[in-house]
Parts: sequence; structure tokens; C-alpha cells
Amino acid sequence: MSNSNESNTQEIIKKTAREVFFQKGLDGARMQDIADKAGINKALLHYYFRSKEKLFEIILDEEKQNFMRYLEDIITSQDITFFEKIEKIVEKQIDNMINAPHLPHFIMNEIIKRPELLNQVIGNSGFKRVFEVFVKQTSAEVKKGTIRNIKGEQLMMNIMCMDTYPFIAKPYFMNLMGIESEAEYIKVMQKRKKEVVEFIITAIKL
Amino acid sequence: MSNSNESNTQEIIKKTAREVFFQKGLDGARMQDIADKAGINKALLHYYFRSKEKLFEIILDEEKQNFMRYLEDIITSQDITFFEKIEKIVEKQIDNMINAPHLPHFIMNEIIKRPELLNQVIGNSGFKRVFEVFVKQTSAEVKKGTIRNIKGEQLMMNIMCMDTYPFIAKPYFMNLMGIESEAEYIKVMQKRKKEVVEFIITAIKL
DNA sequence: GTCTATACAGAGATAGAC
DNA sequence: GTCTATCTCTGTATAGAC
Repeated sequence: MSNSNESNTQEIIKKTAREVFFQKGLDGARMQDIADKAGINKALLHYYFRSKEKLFEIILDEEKQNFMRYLEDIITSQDITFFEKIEKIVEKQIDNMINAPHLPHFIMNEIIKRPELLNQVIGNSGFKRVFEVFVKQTSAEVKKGTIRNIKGEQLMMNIMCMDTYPFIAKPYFMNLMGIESEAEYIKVMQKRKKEVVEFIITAIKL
Repeated sequence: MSNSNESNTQEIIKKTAREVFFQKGLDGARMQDIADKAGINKALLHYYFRSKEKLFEIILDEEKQNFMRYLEDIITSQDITFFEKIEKIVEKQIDNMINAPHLPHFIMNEIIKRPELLNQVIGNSGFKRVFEVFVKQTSAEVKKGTIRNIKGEQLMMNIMCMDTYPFIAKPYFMNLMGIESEAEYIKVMQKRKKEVVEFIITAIKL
């Protein structure tokens, strides 16, 4: 609260906890592990954040904000074409995944374990409304004859699939493609942006 | 072993454990919970499967067999066209996901937590070799002029993305699309097969 | 604010009766 | 093979000194 950097220790804890929770999930994470990695002791974790649950909730709250919400600006934008929108969506989504590669898996993981989280995650994001806008826009384009007959739901699903899954299955694809380092995989994903856009546009353009 | 149905109780335990592990992961699962759902007590779990770890390993071993391996027949098949292969891959993959919707998330989950599992999962599957065959086939098609210039790695990635991610993010998409029941979602996925095939073919065909 | 020591609870595993 | 009772360990959480 008193702000002015929110106390250094507190930030270090959150940063560390985020990493551990991302990799191990709520159940797999150990307070001891977080403490060790943060260079402090367990008691201090509880001093700053009453309990493991509480700490987790805070991380989740912060992270879920980053999950999908950024699409609103692009989709509701008036002054770019439908194709340009798709291009921007793909680029933005892949960029976001590069910055927070564990996020989608982390979110899905906790939703599967505790389905009641779903409303919390999606509900507040307002993305549902934006999604419906996109569906309508797609229908409009079909009517205009700029794209072939396709449902917006399917199209958005395809976009999200191709942007997101390569990060969820990252270790799998890395192995398959013989890629050794994270850095190299990121490069491949950077280049992939163009490919995905081209793939999608070609699939729908008339 | 003595076979003849592998003892009923043992099978019930495995079936139950699979469900619980799928939903909660190794760490989140509780032996008490498995016992309750299976209608027996904890001690019996340990009687049949020494430990939680052991039980988990057995489930994982069985399930990983189902993960991707089935693609080999299709890809190495000689008497169908490249486009027919894609059609069959998509159909087969989505069918498999319908039958075991939690599998990909489950596998990825454990790989992220214990990266050493990766070799075990991919290594034995032989899918890596099959993947390379597909990459070569794609190049050949490009050269033949039947499809536009695209790398096999990207194409296969796109296929796997579109087949798999809708099941990982199932609760998310269900909410987004206003779908209430699992059964209805499966119907949507059944219909989706055709859509995905069309999407991919349109995206690459010359 | 940060530490050490410790209480407490939960979950995996075992002993032993039937 | 199946059960109840119990042991043991691990991990969260707290008390209290500095």
C-alpha cells in the first residue's frame, strides 16, 4: 500500500512465486522452494502473504489480466481492414506468448482443477463480448464477399490454436524439431508470425 | 500375469486413478479420493500398486502410447494423396481427442514439471521419425507444384494446433461459445473436423 | 523486517485382523 | 483380497527472539 516500489522483498517474492507456480502449479509448488529461490526463509513468505493460497490468488489475479484481454483494441478498431486485424491479432498474441510462455497452460491447469475459476478468468475479461463482435464482423465479411463462407467461432478458434498451442507444447515441438535452446525456439516463433498470418489469409480470402 | 481380466478391482482402480490424475495431476490427486471414487479403501490401493508414484507411472505409460503414435500408419501410407493424408490425420486426431480429451494437457503438464519425462514420451513413440517423413513429403509436394511453398514443420504444427488446442482449452471455448454441455461440445468438434480439413487444404492448395 | 524453532495438519504408507 | 487402525513424513503455518 505505502507504495514507493511496494517493498523490494515483496516484489522479489511475487516474481519468484510466479515462476514456481507457473512451472509446478498450485499443488506442486513448495513454499520452501519459493523461499529458497527468493533467497529468504519460509516465515517471511507468510509475513507478507498470509498463506500459500493467498499468494497464489494474487499471482493468478495479476496474470489473468494478461490473458486475452489485449485483443479488444484490435478487434473493435474501425480504421483497419479485416485482414489487417487478423495480422495484428496473430502478431500480438504470439508476442504475448513469447513474453509469458507458461501463462496459457498455467491458466488452463487451474481451471481444470477448479472449474469455478472459469467465470473469474473469463467473466471479468470482457473478452466474451469482444469475441461476439469478431463473430459478427466475420459474418459481415462473408456477406461482402471478401472471404469464403466460414463461421467466426471457427476462425477465431483456429487463430487462437495456432498462436497458443506451440507454447503449451513447447518442449514437445522443440524435441520434434531438434531445437536445443529456448532462444532458438523463440526465433522460430518470431518467424512463425508471418507464416501463420499467410496461412490464415490464404485459407479464407476469396 | 495370470490375466483373465487382470482382476476386476485392479482395473477399477486404474480406471478411477486415470480420471483423477487427468483432472488433478500427480500432485493434486489424493489417494483417498481415488479410493473413495473407486469404492474401496486406501490400503487396497497400496496392496495393488505399491505407491502413488508407481500407480501414476503405470497410467502414464499406458496413456503415452496413445499420444500421437497412431499417425504413423497414415503418414507412411503409399496409396493415398497428400491431401487425403491431411484429411485422415485431422479426423483421426480429433477422434482421439474426443476419446481422451484430457490426455494432451495431462502429458504436457507432467513434462513441464519433470522435463526428463520428455524423452520417455517422445523417444519411444517413434513419432519423431514419422514427423521427418512428413516434412520430406511436404517438400516433395511443393516441388511437384501441388501446394504452395510451406515448410512441413509449420504445416504439421498447424495441424496439431488446430486438432489439439480446442480440447486443452475446452472449458474456455465452451464458455466463450456459450456451450453448456460436454456432449454439445463434442458435436461441435465432430463438425469441426470437416472445417479444419477445408481450412488447411484451402490454405496450401495451388 | 527477518530469522530459528516448533506446532499442527494432511496424506502416503504399513501392520495386522478377518 | 479387503478392511480398520496407526505410523511417519512432509509441508504449511505460527510463536517468539532479535
